[in-house]
Amino acid sequence: MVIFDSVTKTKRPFEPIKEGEVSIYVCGPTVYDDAHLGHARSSLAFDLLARTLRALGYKVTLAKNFTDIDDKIIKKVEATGKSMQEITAYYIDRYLEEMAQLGVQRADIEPKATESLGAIEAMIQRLIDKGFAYVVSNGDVYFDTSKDPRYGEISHKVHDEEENLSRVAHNSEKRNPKDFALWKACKGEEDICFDAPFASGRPGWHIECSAMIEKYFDGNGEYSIDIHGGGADLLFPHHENEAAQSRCATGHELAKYWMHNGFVQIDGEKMSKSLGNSFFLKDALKVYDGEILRYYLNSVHYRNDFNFNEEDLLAAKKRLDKLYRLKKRLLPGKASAVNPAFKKALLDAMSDDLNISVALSVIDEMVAAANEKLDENPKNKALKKETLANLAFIDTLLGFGGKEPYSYFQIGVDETLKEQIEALIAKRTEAKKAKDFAAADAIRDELTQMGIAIMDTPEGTVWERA
RNA sequence: GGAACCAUCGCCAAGUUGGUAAGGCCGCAGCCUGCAAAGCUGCUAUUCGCCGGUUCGAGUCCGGCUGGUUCCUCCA
Repeated sequence: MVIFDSVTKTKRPFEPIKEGEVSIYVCGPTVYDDAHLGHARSSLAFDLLARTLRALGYKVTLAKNFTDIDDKIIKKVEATGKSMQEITAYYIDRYLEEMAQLGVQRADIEPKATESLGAIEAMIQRLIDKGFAYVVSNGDVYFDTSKDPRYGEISHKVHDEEENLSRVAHNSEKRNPKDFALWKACKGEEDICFDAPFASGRPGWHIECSAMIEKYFDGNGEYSIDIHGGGADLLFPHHENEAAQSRCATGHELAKYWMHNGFVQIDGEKMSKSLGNSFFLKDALKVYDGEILRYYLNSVHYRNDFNFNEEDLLAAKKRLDKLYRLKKRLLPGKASAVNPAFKKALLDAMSDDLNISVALSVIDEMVAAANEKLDENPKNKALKKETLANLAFIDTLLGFGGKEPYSYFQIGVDETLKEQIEALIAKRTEAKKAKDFAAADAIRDELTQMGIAIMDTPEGTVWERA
């Protein structure tokens, strides 16, 4: 396995800190709103990473957190009158449900800030005790970036750019402009606060992740975890700050490898609420099947920016369709063993920093070759069984192609419509037998009008939702 | 203003030690079909934003330019 490390900006051979095991921590969502396509992409990218490492034989422990204490959540509390717990529980459920539709496997550990306050306070206290953090008059606790000589090494930001920092509003009690809050003291009566030795208040965003990583992973004395992941926008300041906190509190580095996924753009622009082009995953799922969205969103390398548009999505769907059409030709039947060369080619591609493009091309070629052989000999049982096994392997490694093909092609068609379609097809078959092609074609046109495509095969007429 | 990344066929997109351009969508021709659809076969970039340089040889390395995106502030 080779991984592109965002810190060194090179592909590095993956060597786990513990033989045969991989610890991964990915920054999850702040649960104050529905997940958008960007969350989906990040989730999908690291799902692919975990699946690939598992297929390679590693014992993977994936942690993905939920930030459930945050200013934006508090704003939502104020705006809706609901409790923080109600809001975060709702969006966590929504998130997990929508990611499940995309075929994202659940993380092994899903830490929440509210459940990690002890670890957070302990880490802040340790930073204060060691002199890396200081408390200001109102009770806020700040991390002193000037005390960490290696601050900036993760994101390669230069230290002294005072003039450029003027645009960042900052507390005048901060010793350095780049210092950031570890703990925000209570501001008023109705503020949401948690008790802590330094002041009643709540944790800053960055400390949550550092503390949760220390809580759940042992590391090896040199690093806490193998891989830390997240969106490209988290590299600075979030990950820089996390790394600094962990380094100063524990004396060792946070992660051996850092991985960052690219953005989802809509029409070439970053998706954001201010631009009015944000795209909620739940809305996309109303229109497109989760499996197709998964295939589409994963079809571009995770580090590249992803330009979401319907035309490309359609091309992705057609590609997936071909796989399922092949599957139709294989059933009913049982899978035998995966073709070794195919398996190796797929794993080799994914082992190269998750080269999904090559992996998909390997699959396309396998599909075409299988179709060709089936055209020559439709009863090639050994081939059918092996191909079925190949498809099962694709499902395990990449998370698509696992459905029953007829249900895949008939998503969204209810029973009454199904009966109607079957009846029309039966009528057309009769007309064809009677050589009444005009009538047969009329029925086919009618089906086309209904959005149904039909194909005559040696086994009879089959249909798909177009 | 500072920094980073990207620029390959109409569209999407691979291309890590420089060695002579994967795959998909679309399109065209053929096979198959009553006709279609599906499937298969063949064709479809002497060329990789532009200009220089290094080299026997560069999409791949170096320099410059242009264009696009991102980060520097909450953000996947």
